[in-house]
Amino acid sequence: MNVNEKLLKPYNPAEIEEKIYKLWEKSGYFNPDNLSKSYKLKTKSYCIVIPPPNITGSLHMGHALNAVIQDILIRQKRMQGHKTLWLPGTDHAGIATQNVVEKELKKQGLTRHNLGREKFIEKIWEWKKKYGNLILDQLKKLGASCDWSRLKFTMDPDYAKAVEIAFLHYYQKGWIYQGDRVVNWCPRCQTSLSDLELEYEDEKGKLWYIKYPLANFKFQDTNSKQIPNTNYIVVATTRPETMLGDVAVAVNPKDKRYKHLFGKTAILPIINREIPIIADQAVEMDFGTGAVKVTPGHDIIDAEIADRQKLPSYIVIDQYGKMTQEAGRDFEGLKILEARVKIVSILEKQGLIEKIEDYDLRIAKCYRCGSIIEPQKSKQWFLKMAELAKMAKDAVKKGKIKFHPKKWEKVYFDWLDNIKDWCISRQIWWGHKIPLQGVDDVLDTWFSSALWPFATLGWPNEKAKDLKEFYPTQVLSTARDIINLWVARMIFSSLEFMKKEPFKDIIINPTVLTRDGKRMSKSLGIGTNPMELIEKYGADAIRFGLIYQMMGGQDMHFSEEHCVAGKKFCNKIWNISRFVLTQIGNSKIQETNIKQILKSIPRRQAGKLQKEDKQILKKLEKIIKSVNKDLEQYRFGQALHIIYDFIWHEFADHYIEYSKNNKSEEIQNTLCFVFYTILRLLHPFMPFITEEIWHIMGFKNLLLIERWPQ
RNA sequence: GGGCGGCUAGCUCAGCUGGUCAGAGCGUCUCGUUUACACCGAGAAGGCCGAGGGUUCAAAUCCUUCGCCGCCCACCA
Repeated sequence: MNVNEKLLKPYNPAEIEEKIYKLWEKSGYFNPDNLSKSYKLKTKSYCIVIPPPNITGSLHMGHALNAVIQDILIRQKRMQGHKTLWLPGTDHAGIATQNVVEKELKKQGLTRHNLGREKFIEKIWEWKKKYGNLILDQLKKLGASCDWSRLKFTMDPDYAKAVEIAFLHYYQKGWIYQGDRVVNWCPRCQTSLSDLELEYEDEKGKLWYIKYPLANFKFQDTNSKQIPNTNYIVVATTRPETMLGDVAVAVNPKDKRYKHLFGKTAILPIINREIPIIADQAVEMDFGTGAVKVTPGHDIIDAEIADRQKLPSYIVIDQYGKMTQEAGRDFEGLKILEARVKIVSILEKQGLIEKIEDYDLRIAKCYRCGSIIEPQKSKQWFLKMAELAKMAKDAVKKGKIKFHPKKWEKVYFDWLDNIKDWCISRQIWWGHKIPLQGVDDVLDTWFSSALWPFATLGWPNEKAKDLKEFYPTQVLSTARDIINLWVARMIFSSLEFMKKEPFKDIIINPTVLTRDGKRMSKSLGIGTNPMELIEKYGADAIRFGLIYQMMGGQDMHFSEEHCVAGKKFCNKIWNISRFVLTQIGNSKIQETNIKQILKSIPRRQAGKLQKEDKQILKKLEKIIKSVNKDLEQYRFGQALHIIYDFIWHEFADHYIEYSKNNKSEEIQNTLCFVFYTILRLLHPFMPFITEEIWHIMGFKNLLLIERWPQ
């Protein structure tokens, strides 16, 4: 089949993309070690490690956007002659994965406890084997040019070793300690969570104003409604059931209203425990009555108050969200809400409810299962953050690491400035076991992903070839919601273990929302599935659609129209190639001839060129500069707009039209040269179609490794 | 309580440090089968650039106040 016949067939992404991807993989050039075989490499290598998707995930628009961004950079750098590595991998995603597999079990009427720890973990491995790489296959469909031979998983044996070494390093340094504290507890996942693993939701709740009688008031008649004003103190609470664990009533030291009560004693209703009325600065005078009940067993702030004031603490709610023995016989075994109803009704009967107000609550929920978090006192492992946070801050302050856009560094600093020690233990089964005797807990999944930029390259083996060659990496591209959860932790981990920043630039992607500005949610069926888009328009069109819209905002209202535009653009390019190659002449289009034509490419100074020829060449030069500049500054949308406008409106609408009426050898050669350059420029953005045309043109080498226009 | 975005044609958005900046894509309308492309070409309609005030010879573009919409952080129970 000759060139014209190939091009006469309409562009069929599905068929071509699969073929081209196989061609790339077969070439081996995704692996940087093979690049030197094709041409002389620049001395500077270039590396991006992919933010490892969870093995539970399937590709969503955010992943797709991020993958395309990274692929553009990688492809450009590869074409520029850098030894380029895009290292792929997946994250075991502790709680998320455990939950998914638990759900599977539930369908069979089983729980993880039926199986036992070992069997359960086996099940997860089976599950991982079956579904864990789904998302990677999806990335391939998008055209991601990752070096799959270097694929990493956060539970690989060597990675596990790295995690263990890292933990022990901190431990020996005295930075890891065990503490009995109130932590965020998920009663469904049965584990502690860090502050960053909570999500907040607004809910309508109530604020109960409860009278706590003063100690000198003899409370005898439960039906009495004659409690004089001066004989009680009113506290406001959103969670009456926790009062069973109260150990004090606190007011602000400056609060004149309560000055006469400092040091006095109140009687905790129902329990009839004597509790002190104390002064503590944590209490806001303006809220409620200015007096707050102190429940150190179930509230982080209250625990801090109790710490300061040397108060005891009672656990009245257990880890499953049920009332404990310490809550008293009448309540033991009740669920939280049952206990709440019962308590409120008793208090009402006793005339101890002053009033009930509507109140908008901000409820903390588990980011993996959505259950309401119960702050719960428990034994956990913590990592001291003071030093690490300081290192992490310095790296960005000194400009060694830059956020793009810069504004996101504020989110980073805000968190680090107010950081608390990191609760790194989790009471789940799927994860890295804490490497200490007699501890069943596993590590926070983010503890292991914090090591990602160097553990993937061979650390702790400091002589590992990849580590030497590719660390530090250049770019981290990710979403803003994990700036602290992940990015900050990678930075301090890298500084601690590698003594060097893990990357120079952090690209924070816009969040992909629906066209109406809603958050995409698979479970709610809101949003677009990138795989369906690929089927509909082809991967290049999706890549185009995403990048064309990425103009630098913090949100992107994704609209499919731009994928339509991308598809049309593919068609345009396809037809341009048909025209150009026809003009150049069938007979000339053979491997050797094309190269010769390119060698004899007219330069602007060549005397035979007409005004139009010079113009198009000049414009081409100009847009090459702009595109390079935009890519350097990670302005992907702008770069693509420039290429698009040039190809369509300058090259096709003007020059090609001109060439129809004016035929000459120079024009032919100019057409050829411009087209040759366009294909290279466009390749990182739309790799499949450009590679296919390249292939049709008869080049021996892949466009994948053709030199980038400078 | 603190912070960050957005508000420009019907829709999704460009317009950085002020003076062809009133634009693109999609949609709509008119015309066109000129052999690369109708997934196209030529052209048209459509916006007082969220509101007010200010700076300036000149503002969508700078300052300020306000209004919506969205997001993030925080120990107001």
